[in-house]
Amino acid sequence: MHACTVMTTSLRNIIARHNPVALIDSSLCNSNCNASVALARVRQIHAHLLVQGLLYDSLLFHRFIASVALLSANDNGISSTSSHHHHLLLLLYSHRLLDHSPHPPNAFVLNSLIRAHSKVPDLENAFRFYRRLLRSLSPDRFTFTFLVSACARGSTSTTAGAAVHAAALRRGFASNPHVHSALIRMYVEFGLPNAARLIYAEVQNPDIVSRTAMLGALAAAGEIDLARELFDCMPSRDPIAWNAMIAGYSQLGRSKEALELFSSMQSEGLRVSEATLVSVLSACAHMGALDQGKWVHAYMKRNMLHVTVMLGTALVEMYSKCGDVERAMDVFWRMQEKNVYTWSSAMSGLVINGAGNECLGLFGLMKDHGVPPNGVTFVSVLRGCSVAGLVEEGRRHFDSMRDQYGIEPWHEHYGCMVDLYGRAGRLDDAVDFINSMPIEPHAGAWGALLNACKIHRSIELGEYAMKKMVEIESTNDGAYVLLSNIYAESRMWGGVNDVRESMKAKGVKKEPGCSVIEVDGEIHEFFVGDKSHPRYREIEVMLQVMSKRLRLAGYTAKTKESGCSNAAINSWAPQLKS
DNA sequence: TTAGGGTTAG
Repeated sequence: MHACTVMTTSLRNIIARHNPVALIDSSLCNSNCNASVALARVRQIHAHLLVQGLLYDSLLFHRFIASVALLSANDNGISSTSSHHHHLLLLLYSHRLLDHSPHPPNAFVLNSLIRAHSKVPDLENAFRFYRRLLRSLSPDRFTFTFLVSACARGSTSTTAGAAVHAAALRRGFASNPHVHSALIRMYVEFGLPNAARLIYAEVQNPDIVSRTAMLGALAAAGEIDLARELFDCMPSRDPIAWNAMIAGYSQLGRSKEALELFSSMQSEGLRVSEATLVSVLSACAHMGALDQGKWVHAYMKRNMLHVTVMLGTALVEMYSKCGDVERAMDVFWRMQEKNVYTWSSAMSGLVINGAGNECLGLFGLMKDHGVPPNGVTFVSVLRGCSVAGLVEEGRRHFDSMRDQYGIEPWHEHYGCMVDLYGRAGRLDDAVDFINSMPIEPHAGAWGALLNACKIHRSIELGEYAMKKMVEIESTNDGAYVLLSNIYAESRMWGGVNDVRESMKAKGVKKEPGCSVIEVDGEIHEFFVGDKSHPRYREIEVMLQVMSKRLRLAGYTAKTKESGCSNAAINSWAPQLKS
């Protein structure tokens, strides 16, 4: 090890004597090392530059500062707490270099520092360097690109972003293509897609990047059909534009169109990137398209694509949502690197497939691996306890959220606790829990109680929960259906009628249920009462056969909301083919 | 010497 170090060091010295810039580049910028190794190299190079007297060269010094700052913006393995710590140390190092620099900073250095802080994001420091720049220099197109992206990533209020936008306008940089697209992105991030539209309209002939950013804005606003028009009119489309469109469909639940677009993308022979596959897998997960999902997985293997954390997580998600929890866990265990998303997806996959104890077991392992859980993880933990009927353990986990992990429980967690008590038949505890909540109970908490009342046939409490729920969310069709079912199960037909009347009076409509399956890559949708499928007659006959077989096997249908899962329907799908 | 758009979990 020693000999090796000595050799590389002397080699570097030789290079450095001739070209110190090459040393900085090759050791820092072009290397793929983690933050802690990078920090050690920074110290080495700093010492070297100092000893050689090279820091008197202002260009070189500035380049060194910029490299150190930008090194911290590389997100190589930033997943762990310790690497995050080293990234911060790199940033601090760049601050100190600037503070002790004998040369007045130029725009390049300050821009680089703003950029580095835009990635953390650390708005306070980004603006500190911006103000420093304003003192003696003029901000340029780079400054605004970085500052806008800092605001997009790190702003909780829109004020700072709007101020930067105003400054960019005043200085004539708002129509620079880079600043322009960053501004669109920023307003989308602020939840102001209409502001993004105004900015988009201000430029005569936007380039592909601004068009793609606008595509994202329209999808964010739910205007997916307008987005499609924009997409179709684009003079050229690169893989990122395709991804934006596919992701838009996927996020809005228009999975069928997402998959259709994916196949058009393929027929145009375009390169398929990780982002595309993640969106496609997410669309498959959403609609339970196991065959398509398997095809994507096979595609990845065929093309020897590396299963990154994101792709692996998307695969786990897809398999478990399609009901194939064995394959989901197989992918999970094979993954080299797992983050909190991966663990949470696997846990939720187990719990939605009824494996509460396994979900809790995985939670234990996750903690053993030193991955800190977050709020989403705890939703699965609490649901796991609910499924497994572990009331006290659930309570302990709930309390540990705040006490051990500093996570303030969300409405969802309170809802899970009500569900936990309610399912276990402890309706009084559920009510006490709601009454002792430090935040105003949301409709979901009362909904969980209502559901528990349905399971345990508690009519009076159910009526009360319903009343509370309607007070908060008067148009929640699910609540009416649940209460109606409570009455129906107790053969209180008058109550059923009352519910129907009050739904009519309040204008509440039951959304038609929809089921989607995929056979041989073709997507079939069925709405309640919908007879438009070309093979409707055959399907109806098959359903009768299936119900008969199920009854013979001892299955009795419960109530309407306990429908067949997509996975169960998919297992019958082959019979539809013939 | 520094840039912008798409991508995961309840």
